[in-house]
Amino acid sequence: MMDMTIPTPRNTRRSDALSRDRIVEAAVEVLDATGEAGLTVRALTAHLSTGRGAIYHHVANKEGLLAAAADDIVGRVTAGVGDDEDPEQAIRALALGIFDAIDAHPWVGTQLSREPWQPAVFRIWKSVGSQLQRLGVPGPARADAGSALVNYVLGAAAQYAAGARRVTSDADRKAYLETLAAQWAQHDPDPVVQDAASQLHEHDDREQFLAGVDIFLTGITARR
Amino acid sequence: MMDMTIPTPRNTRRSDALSRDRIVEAAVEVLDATGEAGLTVRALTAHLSTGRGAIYHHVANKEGLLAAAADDIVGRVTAGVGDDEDPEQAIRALALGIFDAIDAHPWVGTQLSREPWQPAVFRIWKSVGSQLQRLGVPGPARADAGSALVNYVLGAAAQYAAGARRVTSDADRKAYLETLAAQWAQHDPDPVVQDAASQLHEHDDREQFLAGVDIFLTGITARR
DNA sequence: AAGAAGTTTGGACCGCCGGTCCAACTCCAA
DNA sequence: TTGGAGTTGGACCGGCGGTCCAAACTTCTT
Repeated sequence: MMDMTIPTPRNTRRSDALSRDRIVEAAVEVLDATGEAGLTVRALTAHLSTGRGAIYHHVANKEGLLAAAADDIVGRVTAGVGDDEDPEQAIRALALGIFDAIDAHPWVGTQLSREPWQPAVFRIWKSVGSQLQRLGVPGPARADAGSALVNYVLGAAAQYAAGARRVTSDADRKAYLETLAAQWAQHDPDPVVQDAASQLHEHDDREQFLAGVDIFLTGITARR
Repeated sequence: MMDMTIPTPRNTRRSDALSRDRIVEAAVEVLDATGEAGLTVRALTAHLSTGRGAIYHHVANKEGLLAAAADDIVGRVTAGVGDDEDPEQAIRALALGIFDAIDAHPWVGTQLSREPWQPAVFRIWKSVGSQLQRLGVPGPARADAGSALVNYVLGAAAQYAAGARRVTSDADRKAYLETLAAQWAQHDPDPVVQDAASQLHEHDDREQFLAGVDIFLTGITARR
């Protein structure tokens, strides 16, 4: 059968040239505004007032776009961690930087745990590795220590990101934690659960995250 | 407009009754055979020789199905961890059990880091919490220690699962690690990266995972 | 100056997805 | 025997990621 469709005529050329960087920038905007599920290639074309072919001309696929967007955010964090302070403090600063970045952009947390060898994760590995070296952890042990720390940070990132996605405001958060505690307490009479439920309301994600980093640092220095 | 479609007549009643359990079981089979992307409601209907309505009659949605499937696998692991041994050993056994389960079912690793308060993750929290209690970690510190350990395990789980998804055989794995090391070494002259690349070929995921667990255990007991 | 060669753009199109809906069917109690 | 309650299959819907191609624009050649 013949193709009877008549393409609509083109208007004028767009004044602002499209580029990979501009597309990634727009993707970050869409992700921040509408969340991970909100980033569709269609939404992106609308945001950039263009067509789908134009985007796929600059970008391989959506996966690459997400990786580039996450790398953009993480790159800003790792760039801010210098070598001018105590390496233990530098590791705390790096971890907190990632935590805060994920608090501001929850989709990054999900993305980081999706693919181990994407550029953003590589950045984190590298930054952790060099701080551990400065800390004096020798070669073979450094791989184990780095893997432990990176995996902890990525795991916490994903969990907190999922939480942040679910609850927006602080008031919502408090109510949500209470509902959760009540559910646990009712569902399971085990004293460990009862105890955890009763402590849930005075729980601070950021503090707990940092406590985890300190446990790790204690473990590293104790074994050195 | 009127509906002109003529439904095909029904045959006989299915001999094996459908139930939520049977559907979850089938979902695990499909996931193991074709991976996470392979689990579509359509594939499931084919595997069960039924229609889509029948499935949605027993299951709320695909998310619930994945959570139930993961809970099925994790439940078998946590059930195998008793209280009859040294609590430190019990924690190592639990962590290794999860590692091996994810090695056998990579989709579980991805699923666990998707949603913090799904039943499977709750099981892990509970199991870790009770072992920490036996270890003598007091209440408030227990929350921090448990969170550190659980987040580490989940983070590592997601990362290793992504790796296991990409590479099937051991030979593939070796070749893949070499390619990766070469890419790193070429891409980044930083000595930390060069060093890591040169060590990559003699790297064992399972050993490294266990080393991480030990770092956290050292940190926890040192602070007690 | 003009046209050829190459690049960027927009949108129609494809196959597939998760989820809804409802008529047909089975089963069981009255 | 019959009629309601519970179950089943598949048509249908809107939306997704990705491909493809001709029109429009830019750059280079002569």
